Amino acid sequence: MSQHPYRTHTCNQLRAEHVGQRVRLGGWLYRKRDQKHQVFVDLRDHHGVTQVVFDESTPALTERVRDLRVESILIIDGEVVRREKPNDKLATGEIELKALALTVDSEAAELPIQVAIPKGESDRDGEELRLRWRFLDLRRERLHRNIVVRDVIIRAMRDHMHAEGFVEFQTPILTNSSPEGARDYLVPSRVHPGKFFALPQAPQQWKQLLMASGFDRYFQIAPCFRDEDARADRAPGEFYQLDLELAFATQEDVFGVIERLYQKMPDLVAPHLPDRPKKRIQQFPFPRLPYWEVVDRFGTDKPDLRFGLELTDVSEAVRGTGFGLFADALGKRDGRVKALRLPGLGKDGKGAARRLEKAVKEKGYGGLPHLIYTAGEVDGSLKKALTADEVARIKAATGAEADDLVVFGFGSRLQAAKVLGEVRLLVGREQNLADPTLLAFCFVVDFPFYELDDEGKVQFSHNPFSMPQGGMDALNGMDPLEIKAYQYDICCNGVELSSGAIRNHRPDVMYRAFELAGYSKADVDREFGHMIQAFRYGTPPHGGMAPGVDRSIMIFLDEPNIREVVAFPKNQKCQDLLVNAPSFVRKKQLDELHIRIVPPEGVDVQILP
RNA sequence: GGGGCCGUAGCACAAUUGGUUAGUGUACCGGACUGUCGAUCCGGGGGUUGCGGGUUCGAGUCCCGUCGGCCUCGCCA
Repeated sequence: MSQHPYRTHTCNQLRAEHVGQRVRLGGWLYRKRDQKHQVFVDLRDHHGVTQVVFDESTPALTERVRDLRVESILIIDGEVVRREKPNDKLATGEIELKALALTVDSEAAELPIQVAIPKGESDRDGEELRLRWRFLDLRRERLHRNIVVRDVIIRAMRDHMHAEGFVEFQTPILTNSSPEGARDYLVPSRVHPGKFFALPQAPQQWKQLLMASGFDRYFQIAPCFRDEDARADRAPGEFYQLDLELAFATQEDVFGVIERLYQKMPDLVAPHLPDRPKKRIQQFPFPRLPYWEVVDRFGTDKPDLRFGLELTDVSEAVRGTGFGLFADALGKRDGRVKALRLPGLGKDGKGAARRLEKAVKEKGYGGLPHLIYTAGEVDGSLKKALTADEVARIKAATGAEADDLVVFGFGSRLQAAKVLGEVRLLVGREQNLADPTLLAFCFVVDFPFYELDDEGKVQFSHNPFSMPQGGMDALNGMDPLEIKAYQYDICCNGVELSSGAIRNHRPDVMYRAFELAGYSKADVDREFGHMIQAFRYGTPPHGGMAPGVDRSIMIFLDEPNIREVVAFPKNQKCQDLLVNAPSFVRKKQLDELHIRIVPPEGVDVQILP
């Protein structure tokens, strides 16, 4: 009988139907239960676990396996036998392998972190250790499965994009500095002393050039590099986007592609997560919500739509107030006073208000004035500042009842809402208002094209290369601050998955748009000349977006940290603790690159010989 | 760069809120056990409590500094 040198089956294949067969399994020694005369071994591979029994009929093997440490690689020949007492926790639990021959292919040293998690303990050791010994961490069930589901999701993205008529591209990694806002990673050129490549922050310019090149639908699982600090949902240094761009496309065309993709995901992912309830999409098609509507209602441009607690505008209820802070706010252009009613949170006096105020102050807000409605007198920090009429009108506007806490935000339309948006999220989290099995996607549309900067000057509010709604007529005829952009986000459960835009592909409109923001034609030509140049020779209208791949996977896997869905992530300081990167380099390497190191003061820099 | 939390055995955690020889689980080493299955039972080794100062009769515990990690804000399509 010819036999594969390492295995005839995986550790998740053998069933009752194989009983009596002689097979060979290869895998890791996962767990060992030693009973002296016989030793039970759980053999694990990528696919699953099979129990192997070493008994008195093969004393030498039993002796050998007893001495092995867990995580050693074993190649075991044996006979598939039916188990008297099946183990319904294992997919292979009907059978076991009676060992007849054993090869120890790779003996494991004592482990720095354990792969088999002790009963009752978490599989999340210290991050530093997990990253240093990532290949061990990746053997553990949850992380291993996350990486597999990552593949399921990425493959679904590729399949979907091809099915929708997209062509996959690769664009340069060694490229130039492009007009996104983040810090670039620079790569020195050996051949051109003093010159540098930049790693792409996104393939933005390339995909637009491909549109100009006549390709109809572009996509790429695109690596992006930005030298910015980490967040829980943002990897430092590098991450991936599902980058896509469509020619002759409207905003709705772009939305359709993404919405149909995400619609499929819960069904694709669920079979890999049998221990959890399947995710449900709250609303399909995804709601399209104008920017100012979500800011007004939820206090953020990335709303968590899984629960209510919406904000109320009480500007009219307090107009003419003698309370200085509110009066000042209302005196400004588009100034507002907004309220958030928190049912029942006034029951225990001022405790909740103080706690919430402390939390928003930690986020850098000035404070959180509040009222507590009771059966009798109103209480709270604004009790004396507001008149009885004002208090009554606020009650009517917010629908507040006895025991309710009402907190206030004031200032510009955005400022007034933002602080309450933070409170809304805090309370939503404390009270578990969001159903964790829901996926509440939405498109946020109609972002303002311009805004006022700190000095009161008109500035682009987001991407200067998006198309203003109304085009040239709007730029020439409207108050710039009223112009909306074909600029949009997709959000889910309070996380921004992507921005996107219908691009400005018309040089005349682009010059005018920049002119309103104070840039001359010469400025534009100098900074973005090659793009404008391309657009002068016939470029179709086009637009797209670029959902974060890692973030999308987090959402479907319910992982709170991006490192749980990336095989080899960097730590918060953008170091790779497994391969020790970044690292110092040899003098010869620096010489070849014509580079000299000038260390910051007090920092010890080494140059290797 | 700012703020918060944390740092005790290979790993995960405890230690009466300043008081005896720093414990428990797991891992490791040895022993017992013929159906275990996150095995069980018995025994053993393993610690400069991140590091450096300070307060105190006495510091894992309090104070200052420093290093490291995580979270968060700034930053960031």
